[in-house]
Amino acid sequence: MRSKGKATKPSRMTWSDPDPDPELEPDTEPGSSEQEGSEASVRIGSSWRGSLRSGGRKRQGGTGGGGGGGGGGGRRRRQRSSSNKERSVRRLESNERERQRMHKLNNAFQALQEAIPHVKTDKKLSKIETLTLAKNYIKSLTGIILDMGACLPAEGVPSEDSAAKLLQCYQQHLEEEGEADLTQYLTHVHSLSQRS
DNA sequence: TAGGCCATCTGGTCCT
DNA sequence: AGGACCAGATGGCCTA
Repeated sequence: MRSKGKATKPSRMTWSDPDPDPELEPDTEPGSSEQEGSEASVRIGSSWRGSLRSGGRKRQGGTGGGGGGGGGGGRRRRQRSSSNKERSVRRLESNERERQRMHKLNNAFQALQEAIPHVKTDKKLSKIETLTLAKNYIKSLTGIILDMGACLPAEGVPSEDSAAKLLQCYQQHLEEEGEADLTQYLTHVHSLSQRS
């Protein structure tokens, strides 16, 4: 069980709340406490974090599991030729880029959530819920498309004519099958709304 | 208060 | 070489 430390960092931003001040805690100096070849011990907020080595990366030439903690043994640090100040500046720039990257990722999650029916309005979905819901929605739509396979144009670029035919097919599908294909998806949506 | 979720920092690795 | 990507760590907020 990890501890839930005290409040030291500024209150966090949300997706829609663009970072007003990228300044970081002035006395943190990322990397400045790190001696060449020594164990890293950096200060984050008010707490000290010893030995970042163990937590490091796992991917070693491929996706998934791979190395695990094993790689930590003889891992070499990248040669550092720049000064502490230069490293600190690069770290801050890197942090900013990472923040922007995560904001873009969050925007994509937001867009995905808005693309899924029935979840726009009330409650904000968590990321895992968004992904799961999207998966189920895609599956249900796939089911519908497969059922309508006979109606789909065999080949070629879809024309206005084929689009109209597709719509007609879909309406016919709804008449015959109802929304059975969406049942699983809707059930999932319902269960989520029940929880909140 | 525990637990879930999130934002952010960080350093290693991959890619261009 | 530098940026992108990734995952671990940590702390804050919120809710049951």
